[in-house]
Amino acid sequence: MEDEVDRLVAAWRRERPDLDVEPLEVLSRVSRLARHLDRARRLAFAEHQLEPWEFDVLTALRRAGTPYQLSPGQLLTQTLVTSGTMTNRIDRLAKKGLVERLPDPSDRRGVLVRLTDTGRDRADQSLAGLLTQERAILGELSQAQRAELAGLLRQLTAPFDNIPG
Amino acid sequence: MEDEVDRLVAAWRRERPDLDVEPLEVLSRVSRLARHLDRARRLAFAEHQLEPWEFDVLTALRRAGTPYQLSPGQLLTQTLVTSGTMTNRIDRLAKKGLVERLPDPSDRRGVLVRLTDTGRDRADQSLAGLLTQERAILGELSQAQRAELAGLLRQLTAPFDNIPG
DNA sequence: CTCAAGTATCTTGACGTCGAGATATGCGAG
DNA sequence: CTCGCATATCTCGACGTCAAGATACTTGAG
Repeated sequence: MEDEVDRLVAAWRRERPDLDVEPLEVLSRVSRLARHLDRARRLAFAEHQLEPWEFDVLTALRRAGTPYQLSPGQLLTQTLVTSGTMTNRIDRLAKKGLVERLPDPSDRRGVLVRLTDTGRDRADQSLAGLLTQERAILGELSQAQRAELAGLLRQLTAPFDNIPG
Repeated sequence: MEDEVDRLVAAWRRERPDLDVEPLEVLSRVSRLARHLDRARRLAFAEHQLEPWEFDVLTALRRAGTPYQLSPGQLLTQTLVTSGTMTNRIDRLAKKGLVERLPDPSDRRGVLVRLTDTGRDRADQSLAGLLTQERAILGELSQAQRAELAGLLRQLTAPFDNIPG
């Protein structure tokens, strides 16, 4: 089956036959698919009265395990947002009673963000919903294909995640 | 090499051994990679005094071929933004002299957005820059792997692009 | 012809993000 | 000890996006 990127690449080959646009076959699909996923996630989370950004923060804390707390800095690297954004997110989540801010006992510059019981429940519920939806999207692929795809993507993400880029 | 998603998945398996989180191996990588790509693109375009959103609109028009014009509606489907956003983008690009708005001769509700000569040059220059950068990112993969990856991604994007989703 | 439903675009206000700078604390060389 | 640089977080203003609704035109059934 054809997709928008096939059409996009064909158009470039017609308009700029002098250029090799093959990189777009991979990277434009990544960007467009991410955009579609954002929309789908927004719908899935709406059932749990959560925004995608709230999910990202709550689940990062949930994954940390008991006592479900991380510094704002640790949350930054996991969610790929800037520090001003994270301050804002923590403020709003705290106002909703899903997280609380505690002073870091070992560094007086620092703060720890801790999941409340309510926040933990929300994280658990919405994760289950997300997985259900993602399985539907991946239904197109066999188990072997999913593993193949994950491996190829890892080769692209690893440099970003490891080198301080 | 390990990436952030490997760590994320390992954490979920520890915290929620009851859930099958395998879908995240693919889709979390897609979302995170897209985020890294956004940042990289922003840097690449800065050399041409262009924002990523400006590139998206200008190149959609450039790909259309002579006379480089499309309706706002056609631009929506290519760029995955809402109509209010596109109106705003066209306003700003017109103010910079990169596009111009013309009445649609065949439908008085409609408008055609046309690339100016300056806009066309900018689109061509920045596309070359983008491709150079994308080739560097894809350097991790062999030609065969890139083709494999593109094919797998197409299977995921095609349903979104074809069914009116 | 007429009118209702459909379509294309624009308007508006709320919202989340970014980037640069501010503040406060930690740490190592001398 | 102390000075200067590094680090952790927060503040603030500008900006881009979204969703919902408004406006203007088109189309087809009757």
